Amino acid sequence: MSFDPVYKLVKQIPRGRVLTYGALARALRLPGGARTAGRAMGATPSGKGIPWHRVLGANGKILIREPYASLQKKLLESEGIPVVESRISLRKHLWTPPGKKSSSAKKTRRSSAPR
DNA sequence: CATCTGACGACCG
DNA sequence: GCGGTCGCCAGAT
Repeated sequence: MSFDPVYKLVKQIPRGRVLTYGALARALRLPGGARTAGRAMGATPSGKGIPWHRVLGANGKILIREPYASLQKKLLESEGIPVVESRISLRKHLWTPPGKKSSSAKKTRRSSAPR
């Protein structure tokens, strides 16, 4: 799969921290954006030690369906991340990936971006 | 070849 | 805060 950089980044997520599909897609410049990120996660090979459960939706919400949702929630709480109503405090646990190329990064931030 | 769907995100009312 | 719509890519039907 050509999602190696995705897995690599996910593996680098420190314990107690999470990342969103959008952030992941942007950090890696994935064509298609968040969708591709989600696709990559879906293709994530299990048993590779990839903390896929640390990847959530844009609002820190668990988008996947059962039974993975329950599993993810369980794993997150296991790492010290409190999950409330299938969501977590992005504000406190959102992790910023390293090497985030800021080429032509404008401050035209969207209003929905977590501050 | 046309359409729908999917581990998504952002905007609009 | 919530629901609906559009955009984006790839694979499935």
